[in-house]
Amino acid sequence: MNRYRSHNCNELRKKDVGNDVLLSGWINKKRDHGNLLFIDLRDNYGITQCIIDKKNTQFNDLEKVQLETVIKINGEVVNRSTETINKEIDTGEIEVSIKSYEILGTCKELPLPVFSDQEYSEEIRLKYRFLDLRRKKIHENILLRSKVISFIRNEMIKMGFLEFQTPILTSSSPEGARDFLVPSRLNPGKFYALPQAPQQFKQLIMVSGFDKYFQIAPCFRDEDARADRSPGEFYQLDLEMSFVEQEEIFKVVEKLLLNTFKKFSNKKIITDKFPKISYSDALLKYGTDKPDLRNPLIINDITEIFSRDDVSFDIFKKLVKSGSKVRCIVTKNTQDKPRSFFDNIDKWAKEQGASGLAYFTFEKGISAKGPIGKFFSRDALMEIMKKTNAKIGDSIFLACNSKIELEKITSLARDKIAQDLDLIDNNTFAFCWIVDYPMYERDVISKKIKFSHNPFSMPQGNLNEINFEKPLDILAYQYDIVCNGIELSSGAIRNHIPELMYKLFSIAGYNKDEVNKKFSGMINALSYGAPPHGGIAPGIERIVMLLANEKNIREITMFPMNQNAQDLMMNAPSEISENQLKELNLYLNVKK
RNA sequence: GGGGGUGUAGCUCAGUUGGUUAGAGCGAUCGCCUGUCACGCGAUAGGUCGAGGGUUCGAGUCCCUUCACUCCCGCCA
Repeated sequence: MNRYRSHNCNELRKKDVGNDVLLSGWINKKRDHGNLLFIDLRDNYGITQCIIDKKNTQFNDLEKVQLETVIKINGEVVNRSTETINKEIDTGEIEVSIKSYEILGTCKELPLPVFSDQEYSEEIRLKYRFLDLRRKKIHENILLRSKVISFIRNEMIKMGFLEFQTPILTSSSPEGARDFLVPSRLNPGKFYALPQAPQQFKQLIMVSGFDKYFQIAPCFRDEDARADRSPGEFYQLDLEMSFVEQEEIFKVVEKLLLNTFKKFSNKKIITDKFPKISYSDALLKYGTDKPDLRNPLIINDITEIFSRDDVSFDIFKKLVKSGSKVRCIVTKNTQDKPRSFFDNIDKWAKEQGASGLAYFTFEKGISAKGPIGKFFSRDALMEIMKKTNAKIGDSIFLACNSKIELEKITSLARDKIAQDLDLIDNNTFAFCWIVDYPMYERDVISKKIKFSHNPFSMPQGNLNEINFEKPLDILAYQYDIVCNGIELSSGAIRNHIPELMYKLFSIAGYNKDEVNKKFSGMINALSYGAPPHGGIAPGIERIVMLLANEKNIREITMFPMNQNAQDLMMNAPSEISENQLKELNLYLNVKK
């Protein structure tokens, strides 16, 4: 028999009444009645109420033991009378009458209470993370994360994927995020980098003939934190497949995500087949490439209306003449909303740095009510209604600006208006694919052509017919998966043809030598018989956050760093000894 | 690198237009209480009001500087 426990703290039931048991755990809560003491004993599995009274010689000692002390209890399982049954806990029908106890681990005065629903400052939570992690909510989040990861691993194996590990110490990559660097003792002056993602390795695994790979892969990027982005490290479900087209990857990911979300959440999933939206459509209809499809509002372009003679809204007309566009959002059945509803949105838009949102409401007999209504003829209004699917009683919000500025403000306005009208169902998941990303874009500042996303992506179309003279028109087999407005991952069919890769890189301003040097491992491997292949890498934390309904990534991470990338519990990063520096051939030149 | 928010007891917070000795709940300590499950009741201890400087007869409160935490922008192929 185990020396510490015969049962865990969530195991005992009515059938155990009369038995002698051993329980070990933390003192979650004491209720001291002077001559009678209740102790809630807690472990990973649950809580069992234990009870002791004055007749027991150990009563006076146990009465004084601190919360969160780890104790072992020897006692008898006894029935609770009907009035004292606690339905909140699984063991609520019984309690353990303490015969003796023993302290296994003492506890100092607590810097933060464990038994409490209060919020605490991040600083204290992170410094005493081991205490914080005992608390119910976050303890359950971490358990959920563990279950989600093993479920995903299982599903992947069931689908015939092989799990491989790839190096943690690798080479610095020239593109993308800042690398974390590790000095090499054996190679003075040289550095390893921690992988930002196993991108090149997973492609090499395909070239090595393994066909289907996955890994719950740690990724390291030295970039600033956000609420949904840890500084430093995060995990991806990294996967790659050979001899596939985009659709087959979609199938695998849809199946995996549906199974995972159905298993771990009761929320409704809007469509089992994820809709596909082209990148350009997404920017037009939602103003962003990560639309929240729970939100029914759609953005329309009605620029043409403002070149009509029977529209006299001169501010917009003038702007349209000089190249601006007009986009709008129609809200259903809002004719009875008070003036303040519209004005608040206009005011809000101004606070966002836009020049405001013009608005009016379509009324019976086709007229427009609102400050700018008088500038539109009946015909013009009918045309707008046709273009936007608006009906009598609907309202319309309009903005006029450059394409980029319009996307920004209409995307924000879409969220804001939906919130104000309470149009978003928080009890659903809405997935979609964003497809047909452009291969290149023009850098806003330098005006140079650059890769818009992954330079290793395969361009679309017949490879002999691609017009390299018009690089901005080239689309890539590149895709994102989005859920409730959160980007879960991006992926692509990879370019496995070295000559094509040189060509694509040359458009972005890299010559052959540079490509050879920067991506030597990859480009070399692709020249020895590479299979067509592609993949994707959903973010594990993003998935768990959606399932746990948490906005902050630290709520689903065991030992996160703070915003300044410090681990307050382990004191990382820390200074190192002179000897260590010397061995690594490093000297410090820290600016104060 | 830039912008916003927060910082008062071990923890969570209140603190009025600048005005006496800075308060509450939880926790701690001590006492009372045999059916609680946020047990109850009474008492006690506990404060560099993040730090430094300034204005003022007088600063938790106003001003400046600075530090910490956090949210956002930049950044994250």
